[in-house]
This record gives sequence, structure tokens and C-alpha cells, in this order.
Amino acid sequence: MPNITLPDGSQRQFDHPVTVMQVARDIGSGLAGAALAGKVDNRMVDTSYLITEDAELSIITAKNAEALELIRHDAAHVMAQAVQELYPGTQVTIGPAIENGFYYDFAREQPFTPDDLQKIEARMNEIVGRNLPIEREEWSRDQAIGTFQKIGEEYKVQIIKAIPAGETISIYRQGDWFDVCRGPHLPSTGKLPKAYKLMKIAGAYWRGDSNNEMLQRIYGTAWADKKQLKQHLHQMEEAEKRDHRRIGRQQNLFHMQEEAPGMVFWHDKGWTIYKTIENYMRQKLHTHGYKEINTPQIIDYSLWEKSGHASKFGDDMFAVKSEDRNFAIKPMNCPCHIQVFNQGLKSYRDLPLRLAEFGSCHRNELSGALHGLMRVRGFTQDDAHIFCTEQQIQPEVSRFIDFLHEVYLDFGFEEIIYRLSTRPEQRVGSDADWDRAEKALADALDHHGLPWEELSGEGAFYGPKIEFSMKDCIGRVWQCGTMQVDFSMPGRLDAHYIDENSEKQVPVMLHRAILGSFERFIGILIEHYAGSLPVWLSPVQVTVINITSKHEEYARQVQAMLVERGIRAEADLRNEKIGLKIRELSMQRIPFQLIAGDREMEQKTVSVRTRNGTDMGSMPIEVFIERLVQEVDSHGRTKIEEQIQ
RNA sequence: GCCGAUGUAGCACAAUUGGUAGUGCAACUGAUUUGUAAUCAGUAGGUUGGGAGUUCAAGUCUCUCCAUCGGCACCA
Repeated sequence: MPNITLPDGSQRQFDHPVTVMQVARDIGSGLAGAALAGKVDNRMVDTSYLITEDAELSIITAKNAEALELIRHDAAHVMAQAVQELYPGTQVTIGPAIENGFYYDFAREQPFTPDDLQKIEARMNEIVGRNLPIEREEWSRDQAIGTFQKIGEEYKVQIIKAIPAGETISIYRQGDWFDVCRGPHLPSTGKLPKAYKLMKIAGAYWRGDSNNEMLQRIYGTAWADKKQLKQHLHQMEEAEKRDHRRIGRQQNLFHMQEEAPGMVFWHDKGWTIYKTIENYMRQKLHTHGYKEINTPQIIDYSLWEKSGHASKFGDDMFAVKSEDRNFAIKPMNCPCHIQVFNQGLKSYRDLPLRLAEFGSCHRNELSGALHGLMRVRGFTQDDAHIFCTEQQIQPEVSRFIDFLHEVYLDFGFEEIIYRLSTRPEQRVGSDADWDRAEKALADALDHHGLPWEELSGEGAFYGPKIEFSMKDCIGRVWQCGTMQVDFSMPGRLDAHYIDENSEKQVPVMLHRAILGSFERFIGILIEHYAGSLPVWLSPVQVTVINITSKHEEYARQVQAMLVERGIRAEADLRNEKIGLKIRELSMQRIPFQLIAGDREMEQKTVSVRTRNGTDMGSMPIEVFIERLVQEVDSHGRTKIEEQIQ
């Protein structure tokens, strides 16, 4: 007879099998009312689940984190029921819980409209109001297939057929409506908190395959209570405010236009950010032993055929024809780097050879994939290729990881996610090669004591890779850095070196990038900092403001002193009140505003104000410059505010 | 590329059932000489994304192309 251990360690003895709900009732009627599901020996189950043996049990209520997934999954079911009641003939397919909510994919000729969402939501409220008990049934495969076939649910039939033999087929029924589902579910529809909202309609391929027909997906968000829902909606609004496309326009950083889809027109302010990053990287590459090179944009198609890109990515390359010759605009830099490597006979003494290029590339991405600076057709990578021996892979990867950490920290990204992608089914190179390369990458990560996740089979056909992703301040993950081993291309493009025994060898090539593309990286920076870039990256670092025309000359002098010291300073000498200037400059997120009036002019000082409204008082110009230079040089680690305190 | 939505002044948005395209901010002109997030007044600004069609009449309806947005798929 079951002896049930609760999370607080207390035990309850029963002389007969009990359901989760019965245990909850035994503890208290309040808990029974709140119970949404149970967790038996760490497995989520329905409240109707019958416990026959000794077990550990926790009762899941809306307060538990685990409840959210149940709530979301139920919301998906309730939505599906609502849709089928409102729009007969619509077929259901799948509808899982996802981060922040849920979706359900429907098959229906006529598209859903935004108005439909309101109607569906209203019907969902009604279904919740009906408080239909949700009951689990187990059916045989034949019964399940037969039943769904009879009601015309062809997709469900396919889903059932795909369930492995021997696995139980469970059906969840709420009122007249039922669905095949693994569960668990809430005890009744009335338990679903009315803290959901349907968000958007989207197309989605059946089974995620673009060869299949497209279904209609409805996304919703669902939470344990209205407060959480409100908070989430508020967060979405906040995220929208930091959208790099919006900030890019507001701060006059760049624009894009119809005539050049997926390509960026950088304005002077945005280009200043770009140049600052490029110069920073150039300096870093130099200290880390890279040689910077530059290679052509347009190359005869035959090189891309030889490298293998034409057959694999030909459709995504921009082609150019001239005097009966076919060219392609380069989609990547590696074949060009091999051409540089191939000039002159290389010795093992030349290795490792690290060739870097701020390589401008063009890829004809599908129109639907474009997204602001994040996914473009024309971009520049902080690209480099390291030519080395197999023995040098691990030390090179290790050095690279140090380099990458240095850079990410300077940009203010502290949380990095590491993923190692290993051999895919279709690949070149011997298993022994792959063994050694995968081990070299894993060892380098381990050597740094870094936590990493293996993505089995996700490597490129030519070699394994590590992907480095950053987490921004609102928790979104962006893949930027990469380190890829390549066994294939050096051989295809005839790269050789002479080893210690005077024999010709093919070098290993490592493809690597830290920022990825400048465009994307700048987009990430803008969103991470919500437009308030650290001073060292800010296009305009300081603006001097005069109070009246009397102080114009002094303000100009101050600006000149700043510019002299390499500070990006402007002067706002407009005939406007300083309240207006401060407002506008603050909204432009200019880090420092220097006020020049009578007092400052007399004492040769400036009054310093930050873009966040902190008045730092007045100080001699020289003192301000020294402190600012320190903040810039330290990449924001030494802040002026802190230097004062 | 696929599904859906959207495209109006530099920007953010209006415009009843098809009936003279407006408002705010910005811009420009003038006044104001101002002390820490919006001084006041005036002026100008548009073939409504491109093309075609229906109609006496199209921002509004239809077709088509383009771009953008949200997803899906893709991402060397």
C-alpha cells in the first residue's frame, strides 16, 4: 500500500491506491482546489493518476514553475477546441507549449484574420467558463486511427501512425472535443488561468519541411496569472523599444532602402561605430599574431567550382558576366586566402600562418530571411584563416578562445555559450581525422574549463566546429564567434607546405571569426545597450552646450580641446534654451553634455551631465578630459562617475 | 522562397459607406539671449511604394510587381 513522501519530507500512508487528487484532498481542500497536476517520482502526471506504490509526490499548483508548461499546453488545446467550434472543417495538427506560450498548427483553406483571433480568444474564455473535465483515455492504435479518419483528421492519422509501436496512445477529452496527446493536462478547462492572449498568425510547414504544404499557425502567450501576462506584454514593448532598426533611424546611424534589399547605407554616425570596432579589431589581430590581407570582391566562377561552393551554394551567389566570362561576387573569403597562401612555397616553419581580412561578402539570401542588420545580403566579416598542422589545431583553438574572451569582455558581454558541432552523416575526411579534430576542439574548451554542449551531427561537411554565442542583457542568444576545422578546402585548392622531411603536405585550415559580421554585431550592440553605447563606441561622445551666444566662443574652445585629444566632440550652439538641448541630446544618448555658461567661462571649467540625467557638477576641462580618456581606454571599465566618488 | 499583414510629408500616425488627403513632431522664417529633459508665432512640405484596371470619381475596390514587418524554411 502506497507510502507517499511529500516535498517537505513528511509521509502519508494509504491503505489503498490513491490518485494525486485524493492525496491533495487529504492534505487540504484548498490544495485540492489549486492542484493542477502531480509530480510522481519526478515525472509529471495528471491529478487523476493512480499511485499504487510508494512514491515521492509533489502537488503542482499555479505557483510552481512546472505548471507553466501545463498551462500553455492546455491553452493550446482550448484554442484548438475554440477554433474547431468556430470554423468547422478545420483540421488540427500539433500544438505544443513553447517559451512564453504556445502555438497550434491548423489546416484550413481560408486564412485566419486578426479579427478571428479576437473571436477565438472569446470562445476560449467561454470554454474555460464551461469548466469541462479533462479526461485521459487510452486507445488502441486501430481505434485511434479509425476514429480520426472518420472525422476527417488526416494529419492526426499521420501523427498516430508515426507513434512507435508499443507506445501507449493516450487521448485527452474535454467535453465533445478530444485530441491525441501525451499529456499531462489540467483537471478541467476551468483551471486554465485567464491569463493568455493570442498574439499572431503565421505560416508553418507541416512537419517543418518546406516541401510540405503550409499550415496556419496561431501563436499565443499564456501565464499563471494576469499579472505575469501583463508583465510579459510589457517586456515585449520594452524589447520593441530597443529594436536596432528603430534606434538606427532615431540616432541616424544607417538606413536601408528598396533598391538595395539586405544592404546597408551607413550614415556617418553608424560608420563611426563601425570604424571604431574595425580599428579595435585590427589592433587586437596584430597583437595576436595575425597578418591582415585584402582580396578581390569578384572572382571567376571557375574558382568557386573548384572550391565546391558553386555546386553547394551556387543559387545563393550573385553572378556577374563580363566579356563572356562568368564571375561571382565572393560569398566568403576562404578560397581567396588560400590563393594568398599558395603564393610562394611554404615551409612548416611558416606555420601556423594566420591570415586575417575584414572581408566584404555578398550572399543572395532568400528575401524572407532578411532582417535589419541581423540578416543581410552584403556584410563584412572579421574573418581569418589559420593554416597549420594537425598538431597545431589544439594550441591554436586555445589561443583563439583567449582572444575571443578578451574581445567579448571589452564589448561588455559576459555570458558566453559554447557549442561543439561534431561530424555529420555526409562528410569528407577519414574517421581518424574527425576523431582527432573533434578531440582537439573539445580539449581546447576543457583546457579553459568551459562548459560546452555537443551538437551531434551538426558539423559542416568539411570539419567540426565550435560556435560561440553571447547572451544579451534581455537574455536573447546571438551566435557570433566560430572556429571551424577544415580538412577539405586546402586540398581542393592545392595548398601545400614542405614538412621537416622535405615532403609535401596539405595544411589544415581553421576558419574563425569573433564578431561574425560587423553589421550583425553592431545590431546586437545597439539592442544590448538599448542605444546607449559605451562611451568608447559612441559616435558622438561629448556635446558642449552654450547657454547664451555670449558663451559661443568658449564652447568652441572646449570642443576644440576635446577634439585635440581624440575625443569625438560636438558643440550645440543653437539659439535654444539649454532645457531643449539637454532633452534632445539625452534622447540621442550622447554620453556627456558639457555646459558652458558664465560660471564655467570664468573658472575655465565645464559642468558635466550624463545622458541619464546625473549632474556631475563642474570640473576643470583638463580633469574631465583625463577622466574621459580613461573611460574610453578602459572600454568603460573605469567610469567617470566612479572616478569622482 | 512559402503563409499572412503592411506601405499616406523627413519621422510617428489620421482620413466615415469610393466624393477637395489632415494632425503632431521635425524643417524653414521671425521674435526671444535663455542655467540642467520641449519658448512663442508664422510659412512651406504629398502624382498616397511602382505599374495596370474598374468607376463620373480611387489613399480606399481588383490585378500585378517591389519592399518592409511577423512567422516558417534557409543560414557555407
